[in-house]
Amino acid sequence: MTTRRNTKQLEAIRSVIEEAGRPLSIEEIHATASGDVPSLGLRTVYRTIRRLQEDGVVANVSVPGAADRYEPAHIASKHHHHFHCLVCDRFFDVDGCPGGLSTMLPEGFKLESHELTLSGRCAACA
Amino acid sequence: MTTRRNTKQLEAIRSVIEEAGRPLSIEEIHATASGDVPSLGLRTVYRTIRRLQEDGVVANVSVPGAADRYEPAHIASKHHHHFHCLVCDRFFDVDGCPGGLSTMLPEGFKLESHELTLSGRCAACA
DNA sequence: GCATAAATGACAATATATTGCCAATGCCTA
DNA sequence: TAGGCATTGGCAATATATTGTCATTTATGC
Repeated sequence: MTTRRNTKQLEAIRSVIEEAGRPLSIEEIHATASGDVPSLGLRTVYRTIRRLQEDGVVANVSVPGAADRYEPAHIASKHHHHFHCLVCDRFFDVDGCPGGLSTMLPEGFKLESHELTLSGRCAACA
Repeated sequence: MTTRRNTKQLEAIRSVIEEAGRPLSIEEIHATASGDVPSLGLRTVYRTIRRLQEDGVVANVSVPGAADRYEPAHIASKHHHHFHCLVCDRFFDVDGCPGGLSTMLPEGFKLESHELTLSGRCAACA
């Protein structure tokens, strides 16, 4: 059986995602976690993110016109949406959701999920 | 001054986008327009799409988790959203729009635009 | 502490999408 | 109709993101 070891790299990456309060890109994770572990390689970030996804700890967020972001699974499991700041290029979580979306669909279409991305300027950039 | 020539490749690509009734990927455009112009090269599709965008004839659509799609500019200028069929991987236009989105934003955030992608099964795949 | 195997990180390699290049083609004007 | 030049399309080259490899490091059970 395979054992999962608790390295400082894993912990740095996990805590960066956990404490960000917003979905992060691979590069953001790498840059931020490098503060804790300066030697951190990008290769390790990719590998660790995948493991955290497999372990159900982290979930990926697909957004339009940008690379995937990653957020804690317990955040992802609570239905929410995202805001994309066009100035600083960061993504933020947004609570709430417009309902009644299935009425927008043509006859015969079956709605399974939806993704809403708001864009503009975040508070810091406005 | 540069003159714009009216080739059968340009016309095939333009009409495919115009008549599709839904946003198409580069590959879809290439595959469909090849019906009119069998020799059509992918290189020409990329070049022609860019020209059509520069000429304001075609607009691109960014969607989450998939390559950009292209639709007629006169369609894009009418606010609408998209449906992604998870079975056949096609995108469709959807009329209507949930309003009041700015109330979802935290204090200080400025909303400029939004993009909604519904996912599920299209009528043909349901 | 020690042995062992998981994890790391540097680098090369790959995958994929898009573009540069250029000889050949063919649209358009005079 | 002929010539000029925009356009085409094949292929190489590039850009970018991600993964394979592997020697080295290091966490963990005994």
